[in-house]
Parts: sequence; C-alpha cells; structure tokens
Amino acid sequence: MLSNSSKYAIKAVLFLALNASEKKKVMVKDISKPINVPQAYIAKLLQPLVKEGIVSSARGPRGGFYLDENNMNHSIMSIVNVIDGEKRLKSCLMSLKKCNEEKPCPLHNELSASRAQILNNLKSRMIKDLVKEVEAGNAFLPL
Amino acid sequence: MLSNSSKYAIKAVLFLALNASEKKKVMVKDISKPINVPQAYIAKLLQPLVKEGIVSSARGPRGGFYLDENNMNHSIMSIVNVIDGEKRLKSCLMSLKKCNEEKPCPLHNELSASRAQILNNLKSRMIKDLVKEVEAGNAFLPL
DNA sequence: AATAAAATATGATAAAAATCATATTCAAGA
DNA sequence: TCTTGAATATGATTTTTATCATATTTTATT
Ligand code: FES
Ligand code: FES
Repeated sequence: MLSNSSKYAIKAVLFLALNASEKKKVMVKDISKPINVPQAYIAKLLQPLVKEGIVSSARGPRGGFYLDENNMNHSIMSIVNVIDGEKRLKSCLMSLKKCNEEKPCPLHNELSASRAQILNNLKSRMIKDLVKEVEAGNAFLPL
Repeated sequence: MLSNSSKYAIKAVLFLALNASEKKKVMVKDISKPINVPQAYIAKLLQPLVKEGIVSSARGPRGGFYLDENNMNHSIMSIVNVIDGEKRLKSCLMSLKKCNEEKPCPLHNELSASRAQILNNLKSRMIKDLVKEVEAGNAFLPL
C-alpha cells in the first residue's frame, strides 16, 4: 500500500508537527533517531517535502526543519503523493490498464468501496488532525 | 498492497478456473498470453501454487494446469499468502513493530476498519466466487 | 524402449526500491 | 569577512523484486 519511504516521510512529518516549530527547529540527526529511520535516508526524503511546501526548513547554524500552520494543513495523501507519486494509491488492484466502474476487474466490486474509504481518509485528514489525535491520547508514538 | 507477482498469480488462477478443467488442461504458454504475463514468469509463480494445492497440474504430453473443485475453494488471500507471504497484508500501515488496538499508530484508528474489510473480503472470497461473478457478467476479463 | 511434450527446478540477469556516503550551498554568528 | 553548522544536491551501493533463460524430471504416446 504505502512504500517504506512514504511511511518514513509520514513519521518524520508527524514528529516535526509534534516537536518542532519556527522557534524550535529540529535537525535531521534529531529526527532520525526518534522515528527510527537512518539519517541519510530521512534527509533525502525531506527534500521533496520541503520543495512541495509540506515541511519548512532553514539552513545554516540554528537551522533545521519544522512545520508552520500552513504546512499543517496538508493531507496525509499529499505526503504520499510527493514521495510515491500520484498513481501508486489509485491504480487498479489488479494492475489493469484502466480501472473503471463499467468494466470492473473481479476484485473491484467488492474491494473498491473499502479502498475508496481509505483514500478518502488519507485525502481528508490533515497533519494537524493527526497531531490532535496524538495529543488527545488516542494515537501513539514513537513511530 | 499486492505485489506484481500476486496480481499475476490471481490472474492466472482465475484464468484457469474459467478456462481449464481436468479434461482440458492448459499449458503455461496458453496462459501467459491471455493474462498478459511473460511465460517464464507465470510458470515460476505457478509452482508454489501447485505445491500448496491451489492449482492442479500434470506433466508430460497432454499435461498442463487446471483447477478442480477442491482448488476452487481456496480464498484469494491464500493465493496472496503463498506468493507474498503472510505478513505483507497484515503488517501495520506505518510499519510499527506491533500494530495493535492498545497503542494504535496515528493511521490505525481511522484506517484499520477499512483495511480489515479488505482483508476479510480477500479471506472469505473463494476462487469459485470470482468465477461466478465473471460468469454472471458482473466482473470482467481479460486481465 | 524410445521419443517427445509437458511441468519443475534452478540459476542468471535486469530493474526498482531502499540505504549509504559525500560534496556543495547557504546563512548565522564571531 | 571568516568560520562553522546546517540543509541540499548528487551519486554510489546494497537489497529486493521482477524478469528471463535453461537444464532436469515426469509421463503419455509410439
Ligand atoms: S480495481 Fe481493478 S478494475 Fe477497479
Ligand atoms: S496500523 Fe499502525 S498500529 Fe495498527
């Protein structure tokens, strides 16, 4: 479903959302340990997220990563889309060229509803929503 | 979600269910084209399926692959389990060591229900059920 | 028994994903 | 302005997955 890279990216973003701010930037080396992802790996994943405006960053001394209010308003799916590309989640379960309602593959009819639920969820849930859940004690870290 | 190999395997099994029988065995070369999978590749995938009793086969002249009544009673998930291994579908969406209800990861609460639906579906739907759907015109091939 | 047709077993190669390493650029502070 | 600390860019390596190729075994048919 999600690539390893996407999972790592989500973990990093969530970690930043919870533990960083513009006044308290966090460096990659301080991200990698708590989320249990190799430093060089997560450093690379963060770049496209910064470029797409999902994460904020600052270079140089006292630099690091963080999320501002704007960043927090991105969906989980937007993270996945940046890392894995748009089509990974949307393509036919059986890898048919065109997955549609008219000529559904044998898995489509029964699975597409559940799958759509998942996709809608990923699309409609923002980073800030996950933050709330964690802060409310309904979801848990470390990741 | 599903590996390429699993998708191919499902396609092959379904093709056999629809087009082969003990009296009318089908050779790999005649499977590979209609399901659009390289011959050597599908040949390899069929081996573990035969070994696990999901597909039947016979060697030598007039040999080939087919499904008997018994084979038809396997679930879609059993195919995936043979090809991808048990844990692929069941592991935590965030790849946490232990995915459980007590310490759910931030994606768990909202996604686990939909995910469970998919898994239950794959587990409870047998090959013969898919065959019926295709024969009834509710699902379509070629794959 | 010999032949030939098929699956089966095994391994080699190619492509993609994951991981690791390093050089470069930018910005803060001395 | 110089130094240093950080992200950023780029590329190399490793591992996994996908794909291709071939030798071996089994079995029906002659
Ligand atoms: S999931 Fe295959 S046609 Fe929709
Ligand atoms: S899916 Fe992550 S804890 Fe259940």
